[in-house]
Amino acid sequence: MRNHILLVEDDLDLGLVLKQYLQFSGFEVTWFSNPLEAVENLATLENIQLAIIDVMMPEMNGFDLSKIISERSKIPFLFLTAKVQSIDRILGLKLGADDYIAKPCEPEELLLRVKNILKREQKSELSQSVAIGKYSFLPSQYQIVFNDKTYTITEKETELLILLSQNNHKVVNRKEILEKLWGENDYFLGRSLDVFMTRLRKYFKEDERIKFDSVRGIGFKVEFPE
Amino acid sequence: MRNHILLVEDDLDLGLVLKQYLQFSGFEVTWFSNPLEAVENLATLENIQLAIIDVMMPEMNGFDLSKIISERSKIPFLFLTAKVQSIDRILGLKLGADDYIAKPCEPEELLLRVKNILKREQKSELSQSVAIGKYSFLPSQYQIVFNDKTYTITEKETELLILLSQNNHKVVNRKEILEKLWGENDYFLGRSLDVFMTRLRKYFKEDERIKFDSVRGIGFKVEFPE
DNA sequence: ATGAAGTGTTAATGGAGCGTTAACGTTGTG
DNA sequence: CACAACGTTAACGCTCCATTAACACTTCAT
Repeated sequence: MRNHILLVEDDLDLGLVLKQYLQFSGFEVTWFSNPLEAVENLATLENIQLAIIDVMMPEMNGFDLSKIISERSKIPFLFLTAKVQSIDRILGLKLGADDYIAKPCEPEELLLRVKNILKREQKSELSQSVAIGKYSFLPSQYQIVFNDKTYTITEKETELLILLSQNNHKVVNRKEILEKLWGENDYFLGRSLDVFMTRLRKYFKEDERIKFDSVRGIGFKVEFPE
Repeated sequence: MRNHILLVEDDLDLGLVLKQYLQFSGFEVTWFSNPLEAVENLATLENIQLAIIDVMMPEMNGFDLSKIISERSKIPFLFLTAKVQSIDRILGLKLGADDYIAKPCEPEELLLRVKNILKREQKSELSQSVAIGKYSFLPSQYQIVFNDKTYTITEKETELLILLSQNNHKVVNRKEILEKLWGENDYFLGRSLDVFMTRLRKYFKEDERIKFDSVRGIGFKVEFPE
């Protein structure tokens, strides 16, 4: 999936160079030379992951544009500016820039900074979420998410799912599970484990590729697609 | 309190200029021209909040130094580099740079980028925590923290504390609280509100400046010190 | 000064949610 | 075929939470 970048730059030459360079580098780019047009078209733009905005534009300055965008969508901004004083002003603003670059700017440097920002954003989003097939598992939130459905799961369900997903494609011994999660191994706790396996199977029933297999007499093996 | 910056730069002229400029700008700066010395002295450095590191140094390159620092302390890095290829390499590294700047660099630009990084760091730390006198309140974690004591509080306690802290120094009407948090106003819910006020008073009893005052016949007014 | 209304505090109560256990069914192996 | 192992569903008992009860204290009006 290609990252989608919004570019708002009134210098047509620079705008074209940057757009083409970013596209060549693998990004999807929507470019407006007029910030008012950008505002008008905000509703139709999907999945913008970064906005590159020129600070000095006649119709509207880049700061005001970034505020309008911020009201709709929480995305990072990279400002293009010819004046160091503008950068100082950016820092004073509550919305804060994710980065800035002085004009005239080299496309190579812009690309590197774009990648840096996106990398930071991705790290922030994913750090608490584990993909299990078509689902997301958020251990610290005790949640499993499938499309727009969020299942809140219990502490024991969470612990068991963590242990199983850490041993994807591997058989985990029943005795081992019981001693790790329950502290001991007895008949009734084993039955309790079976109940929890049934529960987890139910949450994940909508993706057939996700399997919670029993290895009879031994334990369980999950098969979560990568 | 001044932010403390670690500077590792083998060019003595540049190192001196940057150190003095940053100190003049209000930072505390510890400068090493030799990365090996920096490593030796890591244990004695306290409260480093940002490391500015030159990539190309003869005794040890800046990437290796940043790895060593990372093992001890989770702080942001700003790399000084003369080669664009070095930056590409930074992006490929798992540790990731918080920023970088090309040499020869202007002290003004360095300062601005330093401020940007520190601002981002501060925002990240504080965004989920509200100071109430000597306490921290973490609404999303249902927690109140005082020194090393963490109180887990209930959902209702959390909602009430959010509402009161949003109206610090202002009287909030009982009827209004009840309708916002309970959806209706009746005698018994009012008694329930009184119970919750007692509970909150108990959590915050160790800071005398924090007050939960009654305005008889009207409602409550909290006085949380700034 | 007194009585009533309003609020503070502590503890009992009832309901919800959780993990455990029971009960019945299905599967696999000897 | 018989039995052990596991799957599934629901009942049970415990804990925790918000609500409610009970008593005490404070404030205000007469």
